[in-house]
Amino acid sequence: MDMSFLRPLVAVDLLVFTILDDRLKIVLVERAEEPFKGRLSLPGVFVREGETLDDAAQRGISEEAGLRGIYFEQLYTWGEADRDPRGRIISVSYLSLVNSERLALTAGERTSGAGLYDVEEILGGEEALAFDHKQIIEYGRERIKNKTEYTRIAFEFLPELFTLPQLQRVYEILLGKQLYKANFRRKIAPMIEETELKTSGEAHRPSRYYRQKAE
Amino acid sequence: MDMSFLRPLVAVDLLVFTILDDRLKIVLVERAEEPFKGRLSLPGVFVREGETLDDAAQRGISEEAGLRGIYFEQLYTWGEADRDPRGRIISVSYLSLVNSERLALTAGERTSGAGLYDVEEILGGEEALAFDHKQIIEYGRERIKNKTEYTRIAFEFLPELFTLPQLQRVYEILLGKQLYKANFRRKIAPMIEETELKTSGEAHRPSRYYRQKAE
DNA sequence: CAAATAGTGTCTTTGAGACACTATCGT
DNA sequence: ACGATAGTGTCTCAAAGACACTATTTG
Repeated sequence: MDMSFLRPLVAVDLLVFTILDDRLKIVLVERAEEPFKGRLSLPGVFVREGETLDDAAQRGISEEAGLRGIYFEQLYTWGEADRDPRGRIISVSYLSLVNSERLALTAGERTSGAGLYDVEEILGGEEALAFDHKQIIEYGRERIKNKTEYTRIAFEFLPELFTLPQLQRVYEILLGKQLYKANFRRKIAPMIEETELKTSGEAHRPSRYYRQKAE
Repeated sequence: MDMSFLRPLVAVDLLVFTILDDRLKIVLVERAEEPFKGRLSLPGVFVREGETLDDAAQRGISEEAGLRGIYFEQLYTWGEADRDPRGRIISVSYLSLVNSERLALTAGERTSGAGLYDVEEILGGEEALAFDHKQIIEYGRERIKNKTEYTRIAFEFLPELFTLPQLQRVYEILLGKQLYKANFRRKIAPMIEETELKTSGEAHRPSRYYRQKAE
């Protein structure tokens, strides 16, 4: 086969988003090696022989966050020739959304100094990220905003049982705007299912727990 | 670098859609070589050294359809291990939408027996396509339907000047359902701009030509 | 009962859907 | 005048937006 054809390494870069302290956060790692040593970057793995892209993404999420059974979807494939100084590397990015409670559980055994970073600060800030990762995060942030409007991805950020004030906060963070309580509840009513449980112990009216209803 | 990492060939597969005779069509080629010799497949090219994915897609569209300056966007990246019997090949698919008048111009100088095929027939029919290309076409068809609802991609299928009955037919084909004339016109009103031109010579009331208005 | 948050009722505005009507061409 | 397609007016109904109100807990 003609040797002028590209035979690149294929990386899977992971955008693991979560919500913590009422802010959208993303998992980033500090690069331990050149290129871009010391800079923040998306966690990623190289695709192995015999491994599908989805497999590699799954493996990456397990390695970095110690998690299984999490929402993820392919985002976009980045193939600029100069995006990695080591040579041609194609990056297939994956979007993953997790409940921060589950993520926190495994934060102790984190390998490469993975940490949660505030997405708006990263995007608005001056600090340069490794490779084209800032652009990729921007793209992922946009996708989340869009999909929040016409899918149920917001639920991925919450545990199985949640209150409506919690759910509304998630929507507000993802959409970047305030919502009216009554309108919000009308809109999500078909997606949720009441439970008998309520919060307690707080100095105000308790709120009911719900779970997601089958579509 | 560890040799267990994948170094695949990277193909760019093109979904060139157009509308002809009030039907959604796609450009397919008959494979001249094994594997899948004789079967229909998406036109595609291998990505070359020093070429970006978008470059390769652009080159593929030029080669197959002889066209420049056409709408295209990356669709999805397919990386199943067994999708190509020759070995690991990653396929980055691109969606492209063209006005059939422009496509017809270059159909004479077509190289590899490229032809237009009815999308619904291909998807509904029994005939097997090469590789996983039927699945890819299905995915592209879905994307078009979705984007028709919240973007202006429908305009890509028409020349610069068009009548509203033409535009409505395009929408109906893409969405797969009939639309009410008055409602349709209200909805697209902000996207279009009147011209002074009208159709003529037909045995009924002439219709006005419009052009797309800047967003 | 006061502070705080949860939860509901309802008026208004906007847009989608359905349908009937009028307008203008060629023959 | 008629057939054919272009184009408009308007009623209805559902959803989005805005806002005011009631409810239930702890201290």
